[in-house]
Amino acid sequence: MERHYTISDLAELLDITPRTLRYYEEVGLLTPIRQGTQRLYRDRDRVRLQLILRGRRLGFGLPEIADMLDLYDADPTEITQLQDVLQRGDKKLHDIERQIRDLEAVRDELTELRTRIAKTLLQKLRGDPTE
Amino acid sequence: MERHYTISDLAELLDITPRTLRYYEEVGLLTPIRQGTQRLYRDRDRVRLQLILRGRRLGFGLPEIADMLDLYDADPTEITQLQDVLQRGDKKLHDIERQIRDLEAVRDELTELRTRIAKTLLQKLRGDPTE
DNA sequence: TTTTCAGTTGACGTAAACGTTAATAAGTTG
DNA sequence: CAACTTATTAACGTTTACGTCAACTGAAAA
Repeated sequence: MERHYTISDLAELLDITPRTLRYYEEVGLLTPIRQGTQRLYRDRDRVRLQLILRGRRLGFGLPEIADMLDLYDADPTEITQLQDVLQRGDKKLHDIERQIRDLEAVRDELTELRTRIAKTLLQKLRGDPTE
Repeated sequence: MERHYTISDLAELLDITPRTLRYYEEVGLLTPIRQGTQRLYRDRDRVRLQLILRGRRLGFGLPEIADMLDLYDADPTEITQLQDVLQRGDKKLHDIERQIRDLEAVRDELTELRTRIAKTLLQKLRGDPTE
């Protein structure tokens, strides 16, 4: 059975403000149904929203996030459209793989730094002669 | 021997504008030396700048990038300072590991999507009966 | 029925990260 | 030396992603 959320329900659940939800609708990222004048969010809206928020955490802009969501939504009939989605998906995939490598580099550098500092700290704590 | 760059040299080299370099100086991310009134960027400025740009590509804000660069620059004498750097570094490391996992999730989803679309495409091209 | 409460639509405000323009100075080239 | 060229500071403009506030609308509770 379908769960429904009011705007503040969903906002509270995912720790954002109602304003954010209205804005995402304004830019076409979400399309909740209306019950009279009020918005009603279904489960698929929540899932979509969670994808948006993950994208935001990763530093993507909203248009870029919209692009990626479009990749999923598109259920194209035309072969050329399929090929297009395939191409755009591959490009994004490429970007993301690069981003992962960059992040792994940062992680490794931080890890190395950590080891160095921990070593220095141990020497200090032991009362090393070189100090 | 030390390489020097004028502001437009460095901007061109890393495909940004001089304005960006002046701005990064304004917020304390870079500190080029002065030759009279003009800025001169040394190799360490370039390296630092490349770290900044990588951070930007990864979606970090400039203050956050400044924090991370501080971790490297800090060469603390006090034990408490060392412990502080260690703590902050660990926190960042944690964030980054989460970000890597998020990105890997996105990558996997895109990869799966790719396979599905490629399959559909092949069926269409073969002139599948279900169409 | 009268608050009251959550929700609605504008509309303007804001912070970050620069872009753009103006006015000026300092080398460098013909 | 005049004319460029490249640099400088200062200041205002711009976009993104909302925050904030005002005025209004239903629905529900007292």
